[in-house]
Amino acid sequence: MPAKLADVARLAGVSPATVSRVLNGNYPVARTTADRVHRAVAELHYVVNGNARALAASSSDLIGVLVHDVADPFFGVIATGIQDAMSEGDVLAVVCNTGSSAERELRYLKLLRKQRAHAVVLTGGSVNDPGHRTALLEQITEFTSTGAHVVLCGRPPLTGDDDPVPGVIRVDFDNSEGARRLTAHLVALGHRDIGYLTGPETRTTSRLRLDGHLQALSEAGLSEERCPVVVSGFDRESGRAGVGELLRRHPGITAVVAGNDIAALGALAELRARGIGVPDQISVAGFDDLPCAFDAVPSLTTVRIPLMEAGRTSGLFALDASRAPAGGVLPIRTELMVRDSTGPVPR
Amino acid sequence: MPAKLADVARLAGVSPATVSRVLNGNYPVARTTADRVHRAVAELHYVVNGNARALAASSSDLIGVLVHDVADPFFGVIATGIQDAMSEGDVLAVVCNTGSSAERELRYLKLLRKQRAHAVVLTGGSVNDPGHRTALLEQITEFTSTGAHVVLCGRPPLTGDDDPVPGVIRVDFDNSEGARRLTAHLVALGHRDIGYLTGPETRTTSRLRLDGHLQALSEAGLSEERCPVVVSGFDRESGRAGVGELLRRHPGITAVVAGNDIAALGALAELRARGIGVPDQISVAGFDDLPCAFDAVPSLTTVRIPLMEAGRTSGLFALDASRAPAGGVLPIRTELMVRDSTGPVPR
DNA sequence: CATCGGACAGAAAACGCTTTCCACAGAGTG
DNA sequence: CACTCTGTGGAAAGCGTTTTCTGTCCGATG
Repeated sequence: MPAKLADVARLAGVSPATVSRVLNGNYPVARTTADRVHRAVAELHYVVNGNARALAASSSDLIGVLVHDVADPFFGVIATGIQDAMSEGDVLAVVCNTGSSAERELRYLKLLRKQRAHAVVLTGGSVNDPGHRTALLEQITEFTSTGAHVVLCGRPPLTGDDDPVPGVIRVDFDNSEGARRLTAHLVALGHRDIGYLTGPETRTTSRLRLDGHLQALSEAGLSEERCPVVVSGFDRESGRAGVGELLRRHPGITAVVAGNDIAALGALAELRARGIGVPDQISVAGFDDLPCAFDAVPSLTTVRIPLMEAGRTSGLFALDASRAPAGGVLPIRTELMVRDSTGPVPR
Repeated sequence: MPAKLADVARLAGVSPATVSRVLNGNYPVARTTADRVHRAVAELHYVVNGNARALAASSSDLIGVLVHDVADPFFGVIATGIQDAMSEGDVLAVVCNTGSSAERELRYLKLLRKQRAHAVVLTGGSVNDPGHRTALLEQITEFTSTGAHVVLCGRPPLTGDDDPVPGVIRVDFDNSEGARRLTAHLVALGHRDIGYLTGPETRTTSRLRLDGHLQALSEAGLSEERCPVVVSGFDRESGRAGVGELLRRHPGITAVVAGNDIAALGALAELRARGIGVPDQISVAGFDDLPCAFDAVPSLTTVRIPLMEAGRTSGLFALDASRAPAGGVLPIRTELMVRDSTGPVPR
């Protein structure tokens, strides 16, 4: 039903080839001819059929973006950055919600392969399961083998060892270093009894942040006894429950570090409910610096990851892999944001 | 480079037609033949070329979703609902960020038309500009004329009068009724001096909510003098500034209603900064019932819109328009959520 | 035994575009 | 003046599927 190239050609009195050339501007066409074509296009409301185009030119302008949860601002901000980069060209970014399910991740990857996506951006931590890892690597290899590029934004390397996979670009958040500095900040404030609420064990991000924390502890010569670690989650409820567990196991803690801001918010809520003053009695810190960290009461000390910017560069790499740095890895610096939820140890 | 249908056919020793039929299952194929084909598919890691398929079958499995801002949980939750519905079939939902820009909205619509999207879901309020309205209507007509369906999720009707546009389905949030009930709740608590922070004038949602508020005021016989309205915005900063403006213009107010939760959060922050107790001195209310409303301190009284569910049904309608109710409009009920940020008028 | 559906498989024509290969002017060039 | 470029435009061969339209082989039927 919609007008096709041939219709435009007929109306403009030229051949289909000429119309195509005018529209793509990759071949010299006389000014007057081009004008006639443009008029015909306007008159017929013609819009090129993307599928036919992709088929003929064997190139598509679809870019897939895989996120754990669109409703989570962490991913929302990254996605915004990516889409921002897309607005350069006539490119469609497909945001896919995996819900942290390995199975859905693979399904979407296949779907994107089916659409011959130009590139794929995988965001956030990976599901930490050996079986999934190989299946994922296989899908990704399938992608890169057709010339499509894969960008990992805030994702660990695909292979256990750090060797680069060809065609795969990484935009790397320095989770452990950020976590290390955060805990070091608490140590500097005099805290010696620091509880840690780590994220879900299935996510690699949790591990990296915990590692940074532990490193800071060992650098300060703090015993693990006085600094309990509780496996919690990245959601609010886990943070809430986790801080309760922490207090039960080690009532003397003076600081709580959560694996991310959302969990930290849960912890804040629980402490408030128990009438424990923050930061007078217990300091609290998070990670990510989501907008809500600033809005929290008291405002949350956290580690800022420039997510929007990371998303934007990831998008640019997806658009044009040649922009990627040599080595294929762009490190993203984190920044410690000291706010009101942390203070000197009470005495 | 990737395997194509013909490769599979050759390996399986059948014709391309047979492979297609096995894969689509819409034509009888002998069991043994089908098995051979499946084996060949697996061996070659074959994945159908979505573009070629869409071209030949003249049907695509792409569904466009237009949102104002992915990073805003309001839209994030709706998008999650939509994607949830998509997971039924092998369908890709393309989430596009308009940033509330009329121009980008049209650009995305055109891009989706180019991809011959199966359907489009427009979410959230509309940019309230007559010029844009006609341009939008034109794009949408172009869509529906090719058989694609358009779903409006939480969007006002396209035409000023309420008559249905063929091929357009609406999932309608009852903004004004929700706003009316919210203000009525404050009135019932004894408030007579109620300030209102309305959203951006360019968004239709702002207007609808304000209308509900004004209706409640008039039902209660409250004068507009004692109930000032300040044009603010849907973001935190606007809420913060707006409440300042409100207090300057009418220091006696005992309640503030914001156009949405985010603005209400900003208002809460400003009141806290000024040392004004909520709800002891001033009650505050929002709209939408985003997750953050529950987390606020004090927890925010607001109007709940079942966004996830609305997203899901919108998605189902996009997938299969025949599921839509007669008349093409599905009203979504809102619910008043009374929490800790509103209380009886101080005396 | 001739015939006739039914179940299955192949050949080939779309689908709407891009792009290589040619053709054909007219402008320079020797 | 014959000849080669240059700048334009057309013809036609794909791109990888789907889907009609034809068969062909069989068991069943009269």
